[in-house]
Amino acid sequence: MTVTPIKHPQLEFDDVDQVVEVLRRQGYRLSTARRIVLDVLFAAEGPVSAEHIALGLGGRLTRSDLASVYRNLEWLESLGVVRHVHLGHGPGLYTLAREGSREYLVCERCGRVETLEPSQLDGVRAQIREAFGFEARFSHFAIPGLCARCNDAIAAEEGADQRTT
Amino acid sequence: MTVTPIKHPQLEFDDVDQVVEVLRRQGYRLSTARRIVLDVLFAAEGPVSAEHIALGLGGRLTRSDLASVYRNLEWLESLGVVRHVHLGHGPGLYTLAREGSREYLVCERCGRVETLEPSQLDGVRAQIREAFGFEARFSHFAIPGLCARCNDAIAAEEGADQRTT
DNA sequence: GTCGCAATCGCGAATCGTTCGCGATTAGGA
DNA sequence: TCCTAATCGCGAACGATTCGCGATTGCGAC
Repeated sequence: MTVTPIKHPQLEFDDVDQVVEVLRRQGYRLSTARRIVLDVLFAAEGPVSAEHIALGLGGRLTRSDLASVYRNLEWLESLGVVRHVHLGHGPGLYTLAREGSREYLVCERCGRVETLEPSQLDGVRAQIREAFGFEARFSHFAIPGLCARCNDAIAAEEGADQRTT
Repeated sequence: MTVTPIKHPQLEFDDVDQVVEVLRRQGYRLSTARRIVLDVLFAAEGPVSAEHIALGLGGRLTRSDLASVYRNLEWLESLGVVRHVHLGHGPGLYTLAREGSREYLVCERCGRVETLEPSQLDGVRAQIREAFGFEARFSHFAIPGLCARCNDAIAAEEGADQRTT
């Protein structure tokens, strides 16, 4: 995945078999390796890395070849079944596209990740659209920053600094 | 640079010699390799990659070793002289910190980059702060999305799609 | 000025995430 | 069951960055 996804077909599905059926109906083959990727994605609780998938969710499921996992993720993404996010440094993370275009706030200090429903940033997007004519898409890259807790912690530190300096 | 910079000392400077003097005064050595990095950064017009720096701005300046460039950038960043941004995929880009914490809107379709002055996103930050108690920092990762032009283009395409489908 | 030595360099190799090439395997229609 | 294109699985290549280490050098002390 080097190219940023701009637009994907939107699919509806609740479990692996529904996806499988949709793909079959569209004339795609379903190898065991592909099934494994789907199984893992359905079993995962949040966005997971390709390596995590290849390792079978840390050994809980069948493991498979990393290169194939990447290939299949790319393919599934082009079909609108999967999407991926970058939460910061480190590998990209993959989820089922049914999770909608969830968005993420990532604390750069403690690493905490807050998951937002698409609509929660509508106001922000609107503001950016009005100011710059730019349609922001926070679904592919997380919004980095400081969570409330870390913000307080830093403010406290700075207070301390000033008292001692 | 794997760790995200949270806070840096703020330095004031207008040219290479001022930086050099400040660093010297703080007891740091100034090797030729370091000078080169600074020279290139001052000569550059926008954020540049480490490789670009090592190549001497594409041959216009003295070239130097890539690993040393990275080391020096990291060091300069920790001193608050330099900062880096990620505009999307591809290598991180470095600028002098005097450019302030400029922020960037990057169009995922055409690649156009819009540079914003820090204050232009104050409203957006305020909105996020109020809604989630989260202090967003757009200075380290660009905001991806669609510029007005590409947005229109896509809308047009979709119109065409519907007419033909 | 020149000596000494830690700070820095510059090179190569290692790392991480991701992709490519290719011969071996396999899904699934004929 | 057979055929063939689609897919796999392995290893090697890739781009960005970092590490290790012996060779160099800035710069304060004499």
